[in-house]
Amino acid sequence: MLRLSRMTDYAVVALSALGGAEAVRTAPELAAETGLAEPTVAKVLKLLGQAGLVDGLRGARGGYRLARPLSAVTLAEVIVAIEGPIALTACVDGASGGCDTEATCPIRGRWDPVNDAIRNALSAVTIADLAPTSCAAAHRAALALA
Amino acid sequence: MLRLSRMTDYAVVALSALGGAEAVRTAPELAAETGLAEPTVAKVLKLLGQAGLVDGLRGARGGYRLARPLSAVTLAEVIVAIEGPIALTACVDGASGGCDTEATCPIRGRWDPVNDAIRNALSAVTIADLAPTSCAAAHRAALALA
DNA sequence: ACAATCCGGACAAACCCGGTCCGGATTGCA
DNA sequence: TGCAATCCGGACCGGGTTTGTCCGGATTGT
Ligand code: SF4
Ligand code: SF4
Repeated sequence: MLRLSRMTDYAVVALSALGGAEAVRTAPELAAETGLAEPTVAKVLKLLGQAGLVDGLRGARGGYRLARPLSAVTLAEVIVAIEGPIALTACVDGASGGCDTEATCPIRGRWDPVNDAIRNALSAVTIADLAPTSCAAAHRAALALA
Repeated sequence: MLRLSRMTDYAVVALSALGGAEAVRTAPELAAETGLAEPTVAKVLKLLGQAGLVDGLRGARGGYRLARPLSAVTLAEVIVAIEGPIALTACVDGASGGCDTEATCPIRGRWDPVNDAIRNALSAVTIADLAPTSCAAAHRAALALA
């Protein structure tokens, strides 16, 4: 179905929730706010931290904080952070060994332009484009808690 | 990794092999030509036939034949034929029920523009663009671009 | 009648993903 | 200094999807 991983989806909603306020938020806080399970959102934030998209502050009163504004982080970055490099097939970017018919395959290497097109399309959209406006999110959160 | 199914990949190489000659080819023939296992390529051709991308001719001296020239079948069509509808997440096109957090999700429905962008990118490339250019295909492409 | 070929579905194995959990390191606070 | 809060890194397992194979039946040319 050309579906992206569910974790990637969660990462986007977590980021958008984090982008609502500039404050430091803890993982359980974000989990409650987004309605996702706590261990899951923790795992996602962990991955995001490794990729440098968010800063993890340890210790008491710690939490997570955006490393960059949402308008400066592209969807492609999030996908790479969670799922790994964007590669439609096993033979893009000159990779070899992932396909056992690559010796006789007539279209080996011809996926690269398509792959780059997808990459570009994904790099053109930022998380800010997907996230709702901050005040709307705050309002929704307030309603959910009420 | 945003990777498309391996079957889809096989479908493209099978189609490109079929496009080399206008003749009718049997499944074992194509299997030998592409280096893929015979039951696999048979399955792929079966799917392709259901989608109307190739014509299956039964009986002795039967085989498969292209329903359209390769320059008229888009990559998006092949993906849909093998993997099903292109949907990055569970909530595109107003679908509901596939995601258990869609009630509180702040970005529900906001994936649609991205999804459409991918769809368009995939619809812009034809199998003739990926298949090795037999001189006839190259000529046709040159005429189309002129 | 016979052989060749596609058609539809069933099937098990392999693989990947999703979700959970734990122990350790680090920091703020009393 | 002791304690509690919090992130960090990894292991773990169950379930679902994908992959690859197979078989019996339908269809058609010879
Ligand atoms: S070598 Fe051919 S079969 Fe293998 S991944 Fe590349 S295009 Fe697909
Ligand atoms: S409703 Fe939200 S969490 Fe569910 S698939 Fe859509 S964007 Fe992802």
